[in-house]
Amino acid sequence: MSGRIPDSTVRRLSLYLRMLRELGRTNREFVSSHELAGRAGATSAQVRKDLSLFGSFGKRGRGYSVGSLSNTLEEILGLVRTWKVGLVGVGKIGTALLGYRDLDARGFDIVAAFDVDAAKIGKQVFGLTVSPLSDLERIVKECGVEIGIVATPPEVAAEVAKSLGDVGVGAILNFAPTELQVSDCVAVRAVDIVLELEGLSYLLATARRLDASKTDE
Amino acid sequence: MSGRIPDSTVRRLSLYLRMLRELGRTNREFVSSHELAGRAGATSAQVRKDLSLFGSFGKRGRGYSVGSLSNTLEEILGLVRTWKVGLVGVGKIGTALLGYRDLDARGFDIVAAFDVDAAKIGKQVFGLTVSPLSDLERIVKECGVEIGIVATPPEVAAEVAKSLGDVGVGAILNFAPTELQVSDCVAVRAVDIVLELEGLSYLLATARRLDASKTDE
DNA sequence: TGCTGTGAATAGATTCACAGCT
DNA sequence: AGCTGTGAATCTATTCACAGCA
Repeated sequence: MSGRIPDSTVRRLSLYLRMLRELGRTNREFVSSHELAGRAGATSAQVRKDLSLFGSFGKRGRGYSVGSLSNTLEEILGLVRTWKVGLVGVGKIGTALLGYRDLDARGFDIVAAFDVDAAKIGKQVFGLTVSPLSDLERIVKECGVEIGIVATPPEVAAEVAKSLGDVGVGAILNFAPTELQVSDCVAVRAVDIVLELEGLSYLLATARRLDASKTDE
Repeated sequence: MSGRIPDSTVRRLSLYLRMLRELGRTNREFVSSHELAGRAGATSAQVRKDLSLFGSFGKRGRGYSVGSLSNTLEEILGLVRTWKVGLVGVGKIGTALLGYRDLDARGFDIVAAFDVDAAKIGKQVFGLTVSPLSDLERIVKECGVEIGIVATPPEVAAEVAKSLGDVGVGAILNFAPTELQVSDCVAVRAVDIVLELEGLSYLLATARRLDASKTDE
């Protein structure tokens, strides 16, 4: 079990966990793959297959125990501990992230923030002091930063990502609209707002093109 | 041509376009599929196949014209016009988005912002006046909002998304960590920061489990 | 009877490999 | 010679369908 898990499965596991936590709050004891599938936008077969990649957690005839499946998924996803996060770029998005309490609540603790702007360095933002980028290595090592967030302008994002990798950060969440080229022992995920909007634009434009061609007939 | 395009292709088209624009700034005239692939994290065959779903835009022996392929991709992605965007939820992320000038530059113009918080209503945020959510329908129709951004707390996100759909908004970008259930004539994309971090957490945890089991042997 | 777990079947996306244009 | 465009082959993911347990 657990030999190369597709990305899409991992994403769905997060969604299942989210639902399980909600159900847990209502003191529900068991849940079926069918019900889990419903809100996660998956099929029941998909739920069962996803879970079966890691083991057999359900009881035939009953479904999955909400509590124990939550624990299992937290274990699988590595959410049984708190991850230390370092943020580079205290601009608009960076600031918003520093204030985003949900991250903390979900086990992602931003322990350091960096910027190159002298006007920002030394300032407190949501209780955290902004450090100069030149202190990156020292602070990352001192604080044990494990995940880096790149929220810089795109021009410097690649360089910053490289520094993070060099300094031992194993995973990067990239908010800059640029592809990062990092050593492949560093995991990267991107949050690309413009890309998502362009995806929506494509769908809207396509829908319109279809409409137009229909009225033409 | 153009019968059901995979999502992954559309995402890559955005990346190709980004690269083409960069190349355009350096006055490059032609680019090969191989080179385009490089920075977009794709393969050359993938570039050619993606493009061939829409037509034949290259010149054999030469590659693709940077200028005309840019135009073609902008046309395909619906980026030859400006889209009117309405933002619901002027919290930390919402505020960051209002200040994010890149959206404007990329053809996504936020023309209205909504919140339920009386303290925010009527205030100017980055030059835009926050309207009460109760005015959603009127303003969406008056301004011709085509894309909605949901940046509310998760508890109300589903409800807000439904309102947006009912009021005629055809596409939604969701920042709330909840699955939205909307009529399927409304396109939805999600930006889910916690989900992305959990994906990274999974990879880090897995890498560690592997390390640990190796040292055990 | 109800629901899981899973091989087998299908659908979907990526990669290969090469003919054909410039 | 160089690079595109594309059918065919491969690889990956999803769905089906059912045996087996509670």
